[in-house]
Amino acid sequence: MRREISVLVPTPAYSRLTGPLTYETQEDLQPGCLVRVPLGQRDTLGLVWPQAPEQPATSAHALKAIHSVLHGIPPLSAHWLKLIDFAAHYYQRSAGEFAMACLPPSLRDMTALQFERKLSRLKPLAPVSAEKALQPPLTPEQTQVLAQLAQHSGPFLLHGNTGSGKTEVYLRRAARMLEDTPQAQVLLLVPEINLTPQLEARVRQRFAHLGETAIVAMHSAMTPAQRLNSWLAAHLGTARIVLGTRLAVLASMPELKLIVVDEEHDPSYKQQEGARYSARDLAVYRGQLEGAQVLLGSATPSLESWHHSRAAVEGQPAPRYTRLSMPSRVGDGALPMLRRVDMNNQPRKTLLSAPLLAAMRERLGRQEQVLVLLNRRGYAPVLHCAECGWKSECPHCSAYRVFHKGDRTLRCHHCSLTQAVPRACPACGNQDIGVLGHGTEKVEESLAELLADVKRPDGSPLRVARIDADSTRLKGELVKQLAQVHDGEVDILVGTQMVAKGHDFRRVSLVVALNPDGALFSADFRAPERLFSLLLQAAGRAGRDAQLGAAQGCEMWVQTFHPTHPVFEFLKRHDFAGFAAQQLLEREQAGLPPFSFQALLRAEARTQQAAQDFLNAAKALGEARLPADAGGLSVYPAVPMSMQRVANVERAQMLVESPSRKYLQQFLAAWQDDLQQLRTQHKAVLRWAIDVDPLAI
DNA sequence: AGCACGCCGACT
DNA sequence: GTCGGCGTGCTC
Repeated sequence: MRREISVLVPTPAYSRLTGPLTYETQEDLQPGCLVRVPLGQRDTLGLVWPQAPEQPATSAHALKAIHSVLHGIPPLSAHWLKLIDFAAHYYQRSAGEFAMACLPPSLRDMTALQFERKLSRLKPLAPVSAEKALQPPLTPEQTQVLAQLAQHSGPFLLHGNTGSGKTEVYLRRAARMLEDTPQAQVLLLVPEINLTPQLEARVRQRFAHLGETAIVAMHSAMTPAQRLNSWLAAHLGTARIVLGTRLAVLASMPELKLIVVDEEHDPSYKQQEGARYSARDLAVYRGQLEGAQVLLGSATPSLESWHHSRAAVEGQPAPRYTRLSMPSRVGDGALPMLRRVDMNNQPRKTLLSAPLLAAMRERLGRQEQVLVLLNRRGYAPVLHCAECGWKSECPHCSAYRVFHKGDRTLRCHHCSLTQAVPRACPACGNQDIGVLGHGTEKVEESLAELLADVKRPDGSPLRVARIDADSTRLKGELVKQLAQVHDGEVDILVGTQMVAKGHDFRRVSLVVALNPDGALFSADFRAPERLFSLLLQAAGRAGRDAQLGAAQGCEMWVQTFHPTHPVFEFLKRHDFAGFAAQQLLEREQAGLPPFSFQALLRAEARTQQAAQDFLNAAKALGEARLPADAGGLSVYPAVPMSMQRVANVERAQMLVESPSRKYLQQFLAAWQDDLQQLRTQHKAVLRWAIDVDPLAI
C-alpha cells in the first residue's frame, strides 16, 4: 500500500528547507526509522518524523519514493525525537540539521546494505563476571549526599570542593541505578577529551563485572568506526555506561536512568559552532523528558546553576535544582593558602618575581613539584620593532602573530598562518627586533635559566616541562607528558589552563598563576567567574597528597597588580558561596544572566559594513514585530565582534536580551522569517547564525 | 550544505 | 575546439 511520510533530511536552517520533507513509501514505517532518500541529485540519510505530512500533497510536486530502509535496529525512541525537536527549536536550527548532526557521521554515508553488513559483524557481548570491584569507604558527606540522591528525583547540583570525592558519588549512584534496574543506562559527561582516559580507566575498573562491552566512550576524537560502534551499543542497550563529551548528551539511550554532568560550569559544554547547544542544559531537559535523574557537579558551579539551586523563598518560584554540598577534602588534605605578590612593588617588566622564585627554590629543595599557569602559549605574543614601531600583525586577522621560538615561526592562533621569523624588521630593515609579553615557552626558558643552580638529589639539573596545545599536538603526547609529571621526572610544570583541569598531581605543593589580571577588568561579564573557577581549580591541583599537604602546607601564588581585588579575597578564603553571592548581586542589578536571557545574531561578510548593515536591517524588522510593551525585550545595535576579522572575513554581532526566556524564544522564532527574507537583499553576507544563551559576548 | 546548471579564460 | 573557474538556484 502506498503512503506518505515525513522525513528529516540534513538541511541547514538557512537553506530555505526547514521542516520535514514528504516521501512515498510502501512499507509501514514507524517514526524514528532511518531511511535513505533521494534529495535533489544525491542520496542521503533521512529520519522518519512523527509529524504527519501537512496536507496530502496533491499537485505541488511529484513525491519521490524512499530508496531503502536501514533495517535491523529498533527505531529511535519518541523521547529522542522529542529531544531533537526541542533542541532544534530552542537553538534556532532546523530539526533535520540537528538530527543528522547527532547521528554518527559514518551512518550518514552508509547504504542500507553496508549497514546490514555492519550489524552482522557486531562484536558479541563480553561475558559478565560475578566478581565486583572493591569500593572505597565513603566519607560522611558522601553518604549523606547519596542518601539525598536516593530520596528524590532532582535535578541536583552537587557543589563539592576539589578532592571532596565527587567522582566516587557519581560511581556509587551509577552502581545503584544499574543494580536497581536490569536494563538501566547511565550517561557520564565530562568537559574535555583530555579527561576521558583516566575517568574511563576508573569506570572500567569499577564496573568490570558488567563486561567490557558495557562501557563505551563517545567524543569527537574517536574514529568514525569507533563512534558508530559506541552509538550502536548505546542505542541497542548493550552499553550500560556511556562516557563522553558534550556530543554524548544526544546519544540514543533507550533505558537512560541517570545523567551526570561533571564540572558542569565548564564552557566546553557549549558547542561553539553549527548548532550551538549547551550539553548541560540539554541534559537537564532530557532528564526531565525521560524521567532520568540529573546530577550536575562542580567545585565552582556556573552562576546559572548556583542561582537555580538557591534556597527556596516563600512567595518566589521554587528553585529548579536541589543543592547538595561536600565541603571537605577526602583524607583531610588542606586547601592551599593563597599568597599574592603585588607586582606594583616589583621592578618593571618582571616576569617571575624574586619572592616567588625564592618560594619555588624552597619547594624544589624538598623535592616537591611546582605548577606554573600562564594562559598564553608560544614564546611571546607579539614581535616588535623598536625603530619603526612595526608589530607582527596577522595580514588576515585582527590579531598579532605569536612568536614561537621552538621552530622559529610567527603563527596566527586564529587562522593558523605560519611563517618563518624574519631576521630583520620587514618594514624598516632594522636588525634588532624584540618581543613584547611572555608565553609559556618563555617562562619555561626563564625558569631553567633562573634556577640553573638548583640540582636534583642525584645532582642532575632541574627538569622543567611545558604542557600546552603546542607540546601536545601529537597524539598520545599529553598522556606521556602527564605520566612524566606523575613519575616525578619533572620538577616544574609550565602550562596553559589545560593542566588546571582534573589531573591529579600528587607531589605538587605550589601552584602559581603568573598573570591573571586580564580577566579582572574584562568587558566580558563572565570573566571574573571564569577566573575564579580556573584559580580555585588550579589550587585544587596542590596538596592532593594529604601527607605532603599536612606536613608542609600547600600554597597558591598569584602575581597581580590588583592584590586587593575582591576575586582574590574570596579565593583566599576558598569562599565560592561568597563570591557567587557578590557576582549574582552585580548581575541582578545590571539585568544580566541568570536574571535575563540573551541571544546573539552573528553575521560574517567580506566587509564590516556589509555585516553590520545586515544586522541592523534585521534589527529594524525584528523591532517592527515587537508589541508596544515589548515585554522588556531589547535588541542592541550591531557591533564588531571582539575578534573582528578572522581569515579575511569581517564579523559583527548583535545582542538580544529579554527578562523572559519564553518571550525571547517567541521573538527568535518569528525573527527567522525576517532573516530568511533579508538573504536576497544582503548577498554580501556570507553567513549568519543565532547563538542562544551565548557564553561570550 | 551539496550538487547541478551556466556562462567566460587557458590548454590538449 | 574542450576543461574548469565559481556565481546562482533548487532540493519532497
